[in-house]
Amino acid sequence: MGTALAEMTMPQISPLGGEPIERADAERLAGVLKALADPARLRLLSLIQSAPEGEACVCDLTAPLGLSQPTVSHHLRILTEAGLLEREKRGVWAYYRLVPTAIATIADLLTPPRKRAGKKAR
Amino acid sequence: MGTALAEMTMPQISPLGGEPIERADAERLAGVLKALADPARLRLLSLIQSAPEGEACVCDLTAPLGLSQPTVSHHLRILTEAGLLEREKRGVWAYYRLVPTAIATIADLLTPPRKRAGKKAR
DNA sequence: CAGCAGCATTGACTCGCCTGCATATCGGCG
DNA sequence: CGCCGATATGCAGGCGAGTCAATGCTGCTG
Repeated sequence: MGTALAEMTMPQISPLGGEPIERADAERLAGVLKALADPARLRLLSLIQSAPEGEACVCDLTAPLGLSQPTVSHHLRILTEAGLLEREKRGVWAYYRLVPTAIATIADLLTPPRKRAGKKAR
Repeated sequence: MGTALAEMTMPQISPLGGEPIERADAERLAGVLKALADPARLRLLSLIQSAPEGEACVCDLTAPLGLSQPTVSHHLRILTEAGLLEREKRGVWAYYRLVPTAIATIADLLTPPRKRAGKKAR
């Protein structure tokens, strides 16, 4: 039940900030990034995000991607387990939508030097 | 040529912003993210960034990672070709350092809904 | 000049991932 | 109640990726 993203935002790790990153933290962050690092999945996120209600079902996504339905379901599963998508089944259809701040969280994890509290000063 | 990052920041693609992402853009962005989506490479970036002068040579990185020297060189090559690291050879040593705004650029590519009209009021 | 230290490259092995086909499951409809 | 449509899951093939041992290359150094 992972939503791997949630598991790593809790302890508030600082990936590329100050101290060298820990092995376990690196693996968690890499896991989430690995979910993003795929053309099909990036397009899925983009398609869902730009859909009418911000949501889309599998049948709407297979055609634009040019991939088979099982393959699309597979990618959606990867994204969901990574904590980037949430699934809601209404009737026969399964609607997917972006987890609100998920991607922004990843972006923040990559850019820690944005703050300037207590600078080292030369 | 390389520095895949530069090739995609030039045309100013909009990854997860408005219109559905194009296939070519998705593949470019996925390529850069794939370079990041590895525990060893994340740790390399972290180690280099937190090194004394913000730079480090291969011999300083093999031990903390617990990987062989060829493997470390391999990862450094991946990161360099992705545009995340820059290499400078001084004498026998090869010093690597982060490309200043590279990672921040990736983060920006992931967060389009953020206002970018004026200053960043953060 | 010969030897050595630091890195990069090659080859080989293994493992994981993307994809499609076939099949199972679930919900609605006639 | 049985059929059909929408998804999910299992299985298998193929390709790319991570790792290491061995080797080549370059620039100090004695």
